[in-house]
Amino acid sequence: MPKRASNDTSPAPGRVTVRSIAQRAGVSIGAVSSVLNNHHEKRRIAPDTVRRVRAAVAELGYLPNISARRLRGGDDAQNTIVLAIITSFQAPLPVINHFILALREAAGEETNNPRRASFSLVIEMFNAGKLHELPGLLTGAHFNAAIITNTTADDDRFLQDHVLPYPVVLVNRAVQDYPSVIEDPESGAKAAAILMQTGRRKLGVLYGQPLTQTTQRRVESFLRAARAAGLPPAGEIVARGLNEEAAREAMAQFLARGLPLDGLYTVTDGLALGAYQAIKRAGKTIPGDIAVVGIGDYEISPFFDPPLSSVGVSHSELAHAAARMLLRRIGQAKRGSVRLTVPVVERLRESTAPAR
Amino acid sequence: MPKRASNDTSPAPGRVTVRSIAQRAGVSIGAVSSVLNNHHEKRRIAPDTVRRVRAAVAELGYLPNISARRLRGGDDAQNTIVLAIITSFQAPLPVINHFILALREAAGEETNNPRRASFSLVIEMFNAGKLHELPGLLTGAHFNAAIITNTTADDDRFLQDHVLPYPVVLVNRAVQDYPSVIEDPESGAKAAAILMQTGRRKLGVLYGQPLTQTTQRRVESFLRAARAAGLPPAGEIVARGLNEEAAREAMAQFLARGLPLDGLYTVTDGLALGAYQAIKRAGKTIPGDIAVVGIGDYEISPFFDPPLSSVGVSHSELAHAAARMLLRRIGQAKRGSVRLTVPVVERLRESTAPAR
DNA sequence: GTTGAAACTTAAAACGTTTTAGCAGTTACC
DNA sequence: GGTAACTGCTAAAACGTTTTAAGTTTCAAC
Repeated sequence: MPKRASNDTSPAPGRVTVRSIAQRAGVSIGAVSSVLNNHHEKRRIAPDTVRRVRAAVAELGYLPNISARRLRGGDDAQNTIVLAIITSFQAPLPVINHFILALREAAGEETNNPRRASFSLVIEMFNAGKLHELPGLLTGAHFNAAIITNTTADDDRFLQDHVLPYPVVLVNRAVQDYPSVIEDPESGAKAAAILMQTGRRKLGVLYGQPLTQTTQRRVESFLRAARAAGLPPAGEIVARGLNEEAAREAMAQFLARGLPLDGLYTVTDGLALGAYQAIKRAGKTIPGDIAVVGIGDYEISPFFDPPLSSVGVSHSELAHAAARMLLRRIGQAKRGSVRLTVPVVERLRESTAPAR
Repeated sequence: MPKRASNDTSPAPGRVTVRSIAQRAGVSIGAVSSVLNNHHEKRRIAPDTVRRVRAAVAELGYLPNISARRLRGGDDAQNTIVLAIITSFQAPLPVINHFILALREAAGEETNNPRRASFSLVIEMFNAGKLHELPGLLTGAHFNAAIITNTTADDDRFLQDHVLPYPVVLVNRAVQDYPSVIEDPESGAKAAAILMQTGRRKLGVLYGQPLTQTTQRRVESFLRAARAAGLPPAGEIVARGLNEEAAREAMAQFLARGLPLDGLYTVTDGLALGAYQAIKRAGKTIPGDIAVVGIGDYEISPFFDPPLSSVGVSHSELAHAAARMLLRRIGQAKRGSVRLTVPVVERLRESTAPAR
């Protein structure tokens, strides 16, 4: 008869661990581990013991502690550095794909240092304005470095007041003392220039609520450029939301009021698409009656009808820049604020062909 | 004069740990930790010691081991269960957003059990066909549960031959003994029905290379349904890739050959968009000359010109179903194969209005 | 009845942290 | 000139695993 297990210590109040199972099955921790990892044959555990352990596992609903497993280090323990992408639930999600790919690819490039060749990538999400509630944010207990994006003004203020104990790169938000990657703030002005080059003089800008730091900059630089060129004040068309449907509605209302407009700038491509529908339904043509410029955040904008011209940074490029910046800062203590401005690129397509 | 630190054990060959720093700074591990966590004031560490430790940290390029930190358990140690989304680098990425949101939301629903109210979410990626190279896949050392998607036939074979020591849900791939969520396999047949209802009889299907298990099922059930209805054999239009541009090219060539076509089914909305452009440029109208049905995987398909009809499952619904299935299996040992078929929904819009 | 091997199981070490308790000196106080 | 408080640090425990080395029975063979 085997000796009874004796290395039981605490009463194990909370989580089910390998120790709870051992107690329940009347066996030692080591034996439990053997069974869990299917080493019981190699280790010659009696079939009946295996059965008892398996039963206990099932009854207790055991979940292994991943941190413990990784700490202990198995065959593939190397890859223990953790990168996070932190974004808000409320943000338009599509962007984060670019970050995921960008981080994976940037890490591939840095293979000169084999230690950081591989890593795990976690996605953390917070409710807009509640970044400070994110577990591990201040302690650094959850990741070694992070890209933070889609923060609100409240979140930025929080960041300003605290210093995070790991490298961080912000995207499209500038906060003092944090490195960041943002798009060229004159993006909107360049859109205005394109419209003016095609002879448009009655300009308008379409944006949705709420405005982010970035979209606001686009609007402002657009309005400023129109004013500087001596045009009549550009119209502001404000949609109730950020999606196509809201844009269509706002645009339809604007057109119904008969206000003059021959050049439209939309601060996202989605808004442009909604506007397209309203314009066509109002019996007007693009670019005949109204030229349209978007920002190029939809990859399919060349397939709009007509293909959409745009001035903006590619999400992919922004993400790659952020990823490279982050990886470069890992493990080297020289912190401090670097601000990288990604230049916009102009893609001229039919939607801004010269009027008639 | 303080006593010299003495708890140095191994020569610390590989990674830089808190011990390496302690040795370098001539101080104990505990002191290093205090400095790292900015507790040095509370713990009354001498300013000079703090400086020495900081210097060592910088010189050695220290990165804390996240697993160790989490194991040790700080203020927010609860959340230690790890969920993974596993997908291939080669797959069209946009889908995974839905999984991210779905997992977060599904976890919110299960708040009756507070233990699993929160978790960390990791994204793992593999090269198509090389799923088996993913670290931690077989050992369970990296996550407690996973959603696996975008596998190839090779990957499926690998899964078939191994049993993973944690709950898994496959998406849009059926593999024996694995729970999975797939779209209604008669999706294509329903598309054919819609086209036939509007009086179209010269059908065609547009798809790209390579075919996935899912797109292949769509094509096959479409062709089968057309045949069953006694129509002339439906045309197969094969694009060289999966994007809009490839679709446009393939469609343009097809039309140039003057083959008969009055009803088109595309196995993704992206392909439909490419086809739209080719059709219009060929001087034909939608739906006047050719009706088009997509699958509804682009959220903006109602804003195509004309708005695109579709039959398909929403990515969001698929993702939610998978997430719920996964969470339900966590911690309860009743494994085994469950196959959930998500029904398709028909969204009829202008692109399938009756011919003239 | 010893003796060995075989069968089964356990104790202990290790992974890298953080925190708690506490040990020596030094200084201040009466 | 003894005690109390302060200063500056260290040792050790704990988190949950897996694995290694080392037991202790049992069982067959002599």
